[in-house]
Amino acid sequence: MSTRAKVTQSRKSARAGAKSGAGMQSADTPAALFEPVEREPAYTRVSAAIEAKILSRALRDGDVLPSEIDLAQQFRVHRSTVREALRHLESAGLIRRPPGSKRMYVSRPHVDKVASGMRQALVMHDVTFVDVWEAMMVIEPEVAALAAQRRTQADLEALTQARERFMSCPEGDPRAVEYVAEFFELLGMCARNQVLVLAKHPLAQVLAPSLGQMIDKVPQARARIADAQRNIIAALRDKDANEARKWMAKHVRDFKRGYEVAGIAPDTLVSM
Amino acid sequence: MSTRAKVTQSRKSARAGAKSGAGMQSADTPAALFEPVEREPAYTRVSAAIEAKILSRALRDGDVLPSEIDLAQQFRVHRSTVREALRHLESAGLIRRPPGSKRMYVSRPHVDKVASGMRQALVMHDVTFVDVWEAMMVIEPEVAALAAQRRTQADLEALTQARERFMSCPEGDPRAVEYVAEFFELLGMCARNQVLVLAKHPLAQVLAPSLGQMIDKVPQARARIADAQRNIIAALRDKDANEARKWMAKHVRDFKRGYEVAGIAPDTLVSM
DNA sequence: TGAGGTCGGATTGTCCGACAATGGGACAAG
DNA sequence: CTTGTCCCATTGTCGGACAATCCGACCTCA
Repeated sequence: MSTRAKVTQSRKSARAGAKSGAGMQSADTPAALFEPVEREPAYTRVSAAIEAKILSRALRDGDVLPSEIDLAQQFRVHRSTVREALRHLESAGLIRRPPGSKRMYVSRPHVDKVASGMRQALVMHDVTFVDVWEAMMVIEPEVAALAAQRRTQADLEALTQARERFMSCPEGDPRAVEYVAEFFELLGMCARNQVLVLAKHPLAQVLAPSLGQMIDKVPQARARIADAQRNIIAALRDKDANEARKWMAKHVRDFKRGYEVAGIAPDTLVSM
Repeated sequence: MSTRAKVTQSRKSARAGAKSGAGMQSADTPAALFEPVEREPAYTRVSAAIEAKILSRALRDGDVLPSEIDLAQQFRVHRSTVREALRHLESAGLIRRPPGSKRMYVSRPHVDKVASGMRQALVMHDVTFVDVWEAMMVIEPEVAALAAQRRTQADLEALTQARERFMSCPEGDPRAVEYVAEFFELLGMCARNQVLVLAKHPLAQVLAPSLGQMIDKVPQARARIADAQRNIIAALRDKDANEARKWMAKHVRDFKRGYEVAGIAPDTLVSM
């Protein structure tokens, strides 16, 4: 009761300020004299507060979050309000619940989480195939070059296995695309740079569907991909950054060629 | 009433299946015979359903979302459940509410939204300054090269203005960093590639705070930045991609030099 | 001592119902 | 065409409730 009264009151006064401010603005200075009055809902503040504690490492990866009731009492809000805040953090990947568990744990956003956000953005921004391809042309060769310098023996083996899985894929098997993506993914790991991994992961993802079409329509595509992968692996083995860069560039360029051969317009929108 | 009974019932049966499944698994095949039973909460399904409609363009950018009550009735769930789903979509940037409006509108995720997700991820993944710098070394020169080919006259003017704002910044003014970031941002726009803009935007963001320190500690930093910007603008004016790439590479390399001179360790974690 | 069984408290997912504050439109008045 | 007024739909928040479930403690039996 007291909680409710307090909240209500504060909101009322904020609102009053907003009205007079807006009135004066339109009458006196149409440009910029007042900034819009801050009036963010409680669920936003709650999630911001928790987010701050997480990013400042007061709450660390793996810590359990207090129960919803605890949080509600601490913030003096209703449990529903806390839950809305938690949904926000959850979708940001800052908290997570291990499958079949009740408690929430603080977590570092997983690559997939970030990537899916970026993927949605790309789809919604009407990004075309060439746009993505261009970005790949920028990033992938350099990633390959870094990978050549930093790869471990285990990396080489993982790449080789991924390549073999790709090649042993029967014609028309949709998994072929996954394996191509996996190869890119592994190469990102080799580069030992989380930033680049995060940046490039969504690219392969949004390209995947149309890549599937392309592979099915262009007979020689599989052979060319396998060939490029072989050369890239060889360059990594020799720690030859230039060679790795060169072959990766060729590899990515081949994708565009494939699309042209398959008759897929370069300005095709990437879809869901 | 009927709604509640239905949900409860379905959850119960799912749970029973899970238990027997787990028992058989541990007795017969410890590896993989059953996958974990899907048991996602209603708020997840609701948000997934709406998200699908948005990404498939059944709901378009700018459309108003039905009211919470409408949605609750359509999905046959409680309004609170709908709200949790909406918080998810909101934090993904797929829906938004214009300031001082009640209705929710479908929107394309703004660059800042995606960037902040990525920024959080970088912070949580203990990314260091060199990691970010390395990524910039990969992306920025190529972006500059593309920009040189595609810039318009208006782009040149915007860049020039940004540079002037930076230079007219008095020593110790924290806005200097913003203007440097703005320059990068504008350059991204020149490249006319939304993917690259999305990928590179968070980099400048996470670098900003420490860049501020660096500029204040290294006296010649400002002059070097202004110089690089001048040369980059000149290269863009001449549509000289190679020159743009070269100067941008130098520009970014200078950042690292600045950090070294300022005595900032290259493996400093990027912070909040 | 360890593997399995039982039990109660703690917590989540979902719901119901309620109310103040506000946004947005319709409509009248100046 | 702007301003004032009225009304309704909608949102933000709340109190309270209940079933399902998790979790840990405790117990049993070899």
